[in-house]
Parts: sequence; C-alpha cells; structure tokens
Amino acid sequence: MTIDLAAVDKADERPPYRQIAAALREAIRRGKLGPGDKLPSESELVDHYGVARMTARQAIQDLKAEGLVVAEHGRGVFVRSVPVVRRLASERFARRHRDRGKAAFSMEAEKVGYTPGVDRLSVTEAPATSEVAERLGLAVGDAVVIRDRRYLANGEPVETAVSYIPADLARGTAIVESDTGPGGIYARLEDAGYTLGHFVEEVAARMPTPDERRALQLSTGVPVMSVVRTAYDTTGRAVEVCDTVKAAHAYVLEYDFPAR
Amino acid sequence: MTIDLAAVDKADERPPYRQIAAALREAIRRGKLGPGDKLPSESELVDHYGVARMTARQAIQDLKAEGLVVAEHGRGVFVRSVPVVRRLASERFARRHRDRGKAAFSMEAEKVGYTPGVDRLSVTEAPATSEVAERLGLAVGDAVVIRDRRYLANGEPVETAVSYIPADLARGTAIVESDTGPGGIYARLEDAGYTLGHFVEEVAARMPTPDERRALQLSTGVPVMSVVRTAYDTTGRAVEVCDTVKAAHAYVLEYDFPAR
DNA sequence: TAGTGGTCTAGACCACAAC
DNA sequence: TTGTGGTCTAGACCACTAA
Repeated sequence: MTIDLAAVDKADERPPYRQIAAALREAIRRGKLGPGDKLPSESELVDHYGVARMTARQAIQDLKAEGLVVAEHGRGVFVRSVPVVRRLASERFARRHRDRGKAAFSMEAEKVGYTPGVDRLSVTEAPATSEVAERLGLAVGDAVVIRDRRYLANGEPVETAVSYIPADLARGTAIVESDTGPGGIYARLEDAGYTLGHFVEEVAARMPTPDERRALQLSTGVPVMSVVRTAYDTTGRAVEVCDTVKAAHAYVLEYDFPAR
Repeated sequence: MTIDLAAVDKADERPPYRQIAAALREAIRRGKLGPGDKLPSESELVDHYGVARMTARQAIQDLKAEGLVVAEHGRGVFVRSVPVVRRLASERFARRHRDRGKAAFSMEAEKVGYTPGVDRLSVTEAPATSEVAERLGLAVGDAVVIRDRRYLANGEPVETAVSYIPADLARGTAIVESDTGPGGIYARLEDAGYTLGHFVEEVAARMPTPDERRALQLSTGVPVMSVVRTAYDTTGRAVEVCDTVKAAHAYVLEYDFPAR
C-alpha cells in the first residue's frame, strides 16, 4: 500500500481499532485516498498493524457506519464517491410547470441532467390511518386513494412516495388511473376545481428500516430524509398528503421563505 | 426473558445474526419491547440461540446502526426512547419575534417546553472560505466575522451553529460581542439598516463526523441534518450565512410555501 | 485460482454499573 | 461481587470477484 499508516500506539488511550479507523479517515481527508479508491485489504491491515482480523474489521465497520466507505464483497472496500447533489427548489410545484405538463420529480431530474423514471406504481383505496386522517382533516377510517410509487434517476432508485387523497376528491378522475396525465395529481385536482393554495412540508432524517434499505438499494451508513408534504387548496382544505422517503446522499432540499 | 424469540432456522437463507436481529426488531415493532426497555443480554442471546457471543453482538450491532437501540456499558442494551419532536415553522424568523427580543432558537425551544441554552460561544474574524464567499457574494479571502456556538435544550446539546457575516457589516455592532442583545444577529443587522427580505435554507442529511458526534453527544446510528441558511436583505444582498448541524432525532423542520 | 469481504466459533481480559 | 457490554485473539469455512 502506498499510503503510510502509523503503527498502533500503546500509549494512546484509544483502542487499536479506533486508531486504525482514525488513520484511514485521515488518509481520506488528506486526499491520499480519493473517492472510489480502494482501502488496504483486511489482510494488509492485519499484517501492517499486527492485529487480529476482527480488529481490522471493526475499524472498517466504523468507517462504514460513518458512510465514508462502502464494502463490495469479493472486491474490496472503497471510499464512497462524492454524491451528485440535486437541488429541489421550493419552486418545484409552480403552477407554470404543471401547465407545461411536467410533474415535480421529472422537472427536477431533468434540470440536473438525470433521466427520470417511475416504477412499482400501485393505486389502491383504503381507510385512512390516524396520521393521514389528521393531516387531511378526515376521520380515521375515511376512505382515501393511495398512490404508491418509486422514483428513479438514471435507473437508480432514489425516492419512494406514497400519496393519500380523500377518496371523494379522487374518484372519477385520472388520479385513480395508473397514468394521471400531464401535470400529475396536482393538475387533476385543479381540473376538478381545487385550486392549490399552499404546501406544508415536514422534513426529518433517520436511518432507514430494512425495507427502505431494500427499496432504495442503500448501503450501510446512508440515512434517509423523510418529507411529508400536505397540499392545501385556496380555501384551506387539505387535498393531498404525500409521504416520501429519499436516499439522503442524493438530495439537498432548498427552501426560500420571506422575512415577515 | 419474557419475550418469545424463535430459534435460528437453518432452512432460512438469512444468516443467524440477521435472524436474531429480525426477531428483536419484531419484538420492538409489536411493542413487546417498548421505549426504554432492556433487550436480552448478550449472554442470554448466546444461551437462547446457541450461538457464539460475537454472533449475538453482530445482531445487536445491526440494531444500533439502525438507531433502534442504544447500548449502555455495564447496564445493558435499551430500546431507544421515542424522541420528543420539535417543530420549527418557517415562521421562526418572523420580525415580530425579533421585535419582542426573542432569537429563533429560544422561541422554538420555549414553544415546546424546553429550557434553551447556548455554550461554547466564540467570535472571531477570518478570511471567507469558497463556500461561504460564494453564498455571501464575496471574494474568497474577504474578511468575515464568525460566530460559533452550540445550542442546548434542557442542558442537552442538540445543534451547533456557525454564522458568517461580512466583516464590514458586523464591525462596530454588537454582532462582534458575545451577547448580541435582544433579537440576536438579525435584529442588529436591521438596526444597521439592512432590512431582511428573505431566507434560503439548504437541507441535507448524513452521518456525523467523529467531531460532530462528540459535540452533539450522539450515540451510534443517529444521523445529523445539515441546514445552511442564507439571509438576504430587501435589496437582495446576502448579509449572513448560518451553517447548522442538528441531531436529527431531535428535529422536524417545517416549511410552508405557496403554490405559485 | 487467488484474493477479497462475510460469517462464525470459543475462548480471553477489561471497564463500567449496580447491588 | 456479579453481570453487563467493550475489545481482542487465532483460527475456520463460505461467497463473491477477477484474472
């Protein structure tokens, strides 16, 4: 290995595995190991530091949990590539884009040069859960139409989204069809006479559940952002709740708001 | 242990440690183990499943990385308590609050019944980095005043914040003092004639660096939210950049924006 | 086939918490 | 003192990747 890694220091109060992790972290920080570069293999670390393999593995485990590196079975451990950042302006739900037939996700993706895609689409009707009912101003158990789908950028899954629309608003419109038509759900709601007034987004971050890790093909150490958006019409009625889970490394959310 | 955990199934294609992790996860999901409850100890898992201790530990490692449980040395492993959620409205920078002498953080904290606090405050002057210079519309190396502090809720650190203000705006004002006075930095900027027009926030999520883990006293499996806010005056000039790192489990950010 | 990471065993000693 | 998790050793076999 070309990078120089000091030996384990017995005077150092940190346990050996942390010292090894720190040395690797430092090599990455200094650029001696750049994005995509391969770390020393476990056996190389064992030889270099004179530790057991489990000790070397634990150092690498630390870096994985930090999201700094990713392991590829049979190939090695690699410095995570710098993610391509995508910016989602608060402008993304602008009516003028709907008028041009663009849904929010397609617009964003194309703006940064990705090919957008959707799969695993399902449309069902079910009773509202308490969380959804509260946001929509319904009673628990009232019927809602549920649109569940996964968004792709260049074929890679980056976001899952579940929309809940009061069934009485959605029935008889293209909202219950697979293809909602140009401009998506929001355009159909406006067609039906519910002019959109404003949106509220609640943003949180956490580690993914195993299901979410599978759906978004996330490696260890990548958190998700949960964004729950409620859409209101100009009368203040909530007309849609959209619960999205995004692979955090693929997103930067941007919000612009006035000083009042 | 009172909870029932099935034995490891050799027919199951998942490795034993994942089966054990899944059984514990399921017990938590079903409420057999509630927030704050103690998981079976490592030796209990070893006895129950007939595996080596490292195998039981790996199962627990999975749950820690998920943020589901936290280990306490010498006491046991516990289901993470449900975090108290705090909502930060887009309203938080409303002028009427500044007029009443409240800074944004104090307002939020008090609204949800926390005692706010600030520590590790430092005020320095230094050349702007490229990231800060770009957002402030300065040249790299132009002088900026840097206010670095850590916010506490009930004595627990929940957020670090670093503000950058063009030095020519800050010099001679209370912005360079430890105590910026009622209403904080934004009130002083308005005193100096820079009426605030709007804010832009960029929100991202990732795993913390070791430094951030220390500063926010984060246990493993807790991501951070990075929020970079740029404040503009009514002429469109950027007057401050504030780079915050928040413990993700303590925050839900709320944004309200119009459909345009 | 050789090298890599993934999983596992059966021990060991240590630091910390609680009784 | 007992039980807990934290760290470590020195092996083993397996699955995956690439030559």
